[in-house]
Amino acid sequence: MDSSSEDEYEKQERERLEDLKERDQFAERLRKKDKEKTRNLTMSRSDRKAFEEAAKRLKMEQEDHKKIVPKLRVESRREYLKKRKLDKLVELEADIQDEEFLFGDVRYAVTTHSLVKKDQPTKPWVCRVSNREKANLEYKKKVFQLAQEHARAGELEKAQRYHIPEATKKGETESYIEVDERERVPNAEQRKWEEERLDSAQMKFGARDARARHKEKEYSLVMDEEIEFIQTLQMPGSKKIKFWGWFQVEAVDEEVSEYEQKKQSIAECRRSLPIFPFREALLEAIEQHQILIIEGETGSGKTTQIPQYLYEAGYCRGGKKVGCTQPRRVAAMSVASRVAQEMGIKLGNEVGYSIRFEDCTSSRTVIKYMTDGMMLRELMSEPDLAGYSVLIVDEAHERTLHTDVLFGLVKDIALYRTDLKLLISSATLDAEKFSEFFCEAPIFRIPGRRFPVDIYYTKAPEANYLDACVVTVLQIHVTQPLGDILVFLTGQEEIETCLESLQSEWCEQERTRKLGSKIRELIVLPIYANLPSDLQAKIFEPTPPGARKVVLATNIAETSLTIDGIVYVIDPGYCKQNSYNAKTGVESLIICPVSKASANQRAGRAGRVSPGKCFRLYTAWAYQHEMDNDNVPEIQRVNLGNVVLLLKSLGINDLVHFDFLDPPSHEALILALEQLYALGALNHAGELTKLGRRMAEFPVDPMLSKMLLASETYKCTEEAVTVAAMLSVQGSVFYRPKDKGVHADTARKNFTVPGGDHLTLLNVYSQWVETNYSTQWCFENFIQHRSMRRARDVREQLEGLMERVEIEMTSCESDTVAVRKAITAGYFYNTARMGKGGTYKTVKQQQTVAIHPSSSLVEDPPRWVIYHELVFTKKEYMRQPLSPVTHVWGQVVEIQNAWLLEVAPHFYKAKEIEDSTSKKMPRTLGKTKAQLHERLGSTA
DNA sequence: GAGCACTGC
Repeated sequence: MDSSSEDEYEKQERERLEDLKERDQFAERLRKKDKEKTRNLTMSRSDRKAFEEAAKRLKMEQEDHKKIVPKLRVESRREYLKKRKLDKLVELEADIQDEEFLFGDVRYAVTTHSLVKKDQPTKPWVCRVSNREKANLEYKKKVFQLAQEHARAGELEKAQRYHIPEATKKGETESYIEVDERERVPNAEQRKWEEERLDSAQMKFGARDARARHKEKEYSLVMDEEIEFIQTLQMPGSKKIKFWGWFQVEAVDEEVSEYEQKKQSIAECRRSLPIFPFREALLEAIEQHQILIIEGETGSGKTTQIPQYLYEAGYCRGGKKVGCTQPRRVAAMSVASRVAQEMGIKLGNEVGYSIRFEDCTSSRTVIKYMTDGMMLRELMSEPDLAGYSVLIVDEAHERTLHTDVLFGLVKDIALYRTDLKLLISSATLDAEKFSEFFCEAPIFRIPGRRFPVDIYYTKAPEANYLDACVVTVLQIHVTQPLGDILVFLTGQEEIETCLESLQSEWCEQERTRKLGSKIRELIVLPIYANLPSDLQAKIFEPTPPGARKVVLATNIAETSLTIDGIVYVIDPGYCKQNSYNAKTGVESLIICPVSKASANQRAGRAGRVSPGKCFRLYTAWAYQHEMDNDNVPEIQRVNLGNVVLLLKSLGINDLVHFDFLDPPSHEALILALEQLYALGALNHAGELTKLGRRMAEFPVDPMLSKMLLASETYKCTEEAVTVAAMLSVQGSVFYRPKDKGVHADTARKNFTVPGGDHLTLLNVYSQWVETNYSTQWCFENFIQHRSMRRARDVREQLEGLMERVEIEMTSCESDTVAVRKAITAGYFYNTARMGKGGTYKTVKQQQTVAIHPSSSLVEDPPRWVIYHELVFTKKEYMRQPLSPVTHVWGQVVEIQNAWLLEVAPHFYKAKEIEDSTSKKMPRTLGKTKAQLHERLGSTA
């Protein structure tokens, strides 16, 4: 060791200490800021606004509660009745038309969300309509006629009577406007939605069952292809069944509960839950043990009841909170609203919820539902959970990234906070594993409430599961009693293909009259996360009487949403899964067989309203011997940059020995640490730097937060925040349905600007702002309004956080160089250079990559690019992870190699990025610097 | 010139 390296070390050490000092001062300032606004640590500008509005609302409400509320109720009830009447009339009319159309005339209809096939070649066939059905139709017609007459009479009456013009009583109209304002309270939409759902649930039983029973006999089964299924086992239910056969059970069950519900008070409702008999025993167990594992099936009432029991038992004394984490936002919201309702208080007071962009809690809140990610953020400001007496980690079996991190942290906290109770709630047999992890904590079992599901397997493996799905759907349709079908597919493309072939197959069957005499309607509906919301809503519409709904869904239907009326589930046994290769930094989205846990979760979807059937398109042998027991926990499948930064900011330095339930791979941890070090978030001792601490404040990937912080230098924070917000919804900005692919593509091309995809996204956002956030504009340009709204939310939050970390918002106007330099400062790790022959290689890993054809840079590829991420997409390469081509998916931006030295001199050596081959480059493949400057008007 | 499952902060 010579003296110069000694100096170097000392310099580094000195810098480290200075940095630490600065970091602590910054942390102190943050703490002070937080104290000033005691409410919430990460309260962004929008949050604060929302809070102020909420406070105003609360105050106003107390003042004129008595005055407005009754009026409000009457008004909303009136509106609702009006709407319902209209709906019912329309429904009735459609019903009559349908029946006349289907059975009076001799045609059929296959409907999808967008298509009604009426013009298919049809042949007349004789059909017998029973007297009962005839009478029924006549009755409906009469009701409709009467209703119409009534409406006409009403209009006449209105015209003749005197009415106070709405605008004359000014005070009143104003208060009605306030009514609208009130509708915007966080849970209003949720409540309305729940009411609607409840209504639809209660309305759907009627003559349909009787009719269905009658009709059953008239079907005959003639099919070319048929899949042979064998039933090997039944997933036992835990609900008593009075009659066998689904419609009978459903009818009886509903009748009773509908009748009872009217009679029952909420308290009685609560008492009827399976968890109720265990109340005392559970409280006793909690009293005796610090950590308890609760194994409860769905429908046991654990999520809503346990916090209430704890509250009643006095765990909230002295303002201490009972916290309950959920993996999903909707769950946190709806459960909190349900509990508030049960306790007869207003949501946001004693019971509240806290999710990103929406904090519906107050200083009075003692039962707090929140998303697991929110809990983690909260831990950053309150590392000992001082405000909580109990923490419930719900749905632990789902093993989300956030719950997994929580496990380790919470286990540690419990060691020194002996007064903190910890409940880990899980649905499956994982309980033993949790128990083992949490120091042999006792397991408390609560039975659930579910109907039995018959499980069928195929006799032989299916070569093409998509075809098999279509055949099975039709098979169910002609042989099984009414009840909706849920099909699990892997993605948008499969769903669209299946939709098409289901329609054409149906038409074909119909044409050759193989389906028997009388055909029921088959409504095919797709559902996946990227589907525009209005089309998504279709699956919740109640199935018309006598028809059958087929829902083609991705994994979204496995946990995230529940569709009423599903009796049959078709499970091909595959799903798309993301996995991250820490050695190469490449993400891949691959179609894999599901785990047994997943398969059972899917089957369970058939047994929610009545006994159901699940058709698995694989053999029983495959289930037994080829499928994994559980899904690979998310923490072992993702880039850990974010998690590592979070843990570091919580003061956990030794990550390799952190107590994970299932530890991530060593490589993944090391890569994350390396990347954070390269970004300057960690110093050479592995401690968080001031920069790192600021980065941790942002709920985004480290590279992205680095980009945001670096944008200060280039005076383009406004633009950087927009780009970051758009990147956070990347992939769902542009909507591309298969049937309108060409239009969608041209619409997308119109947004292209030179320089790269990040700038295109920026352009999309600016244009949207110019249209005043128009929904119509989005629709016309094949842009998902939902994603844009989300980007706007994210943008507002990020803007607030920029202020929090003391960065001023500045705009560079149209200086794209500044924006691209900021991007480079965050993403310099992701640089690729075009080599000989026009193929790209990543600079650090020397991995061959290709720009994805959907990128704007694919037609005119520049020498140097920065990519947002590497994703494996080509299906052919699926089974060969070492295949030479990896597609660079999504956002790519053009840069100059010189910027790399400017932005990351510690990371790149001049020699590493010199353009030695530029002269040999064919002109068509790589542009010279001069060309580049000319085109971009760059000053560099 | 080919195509992102699902969450969450």
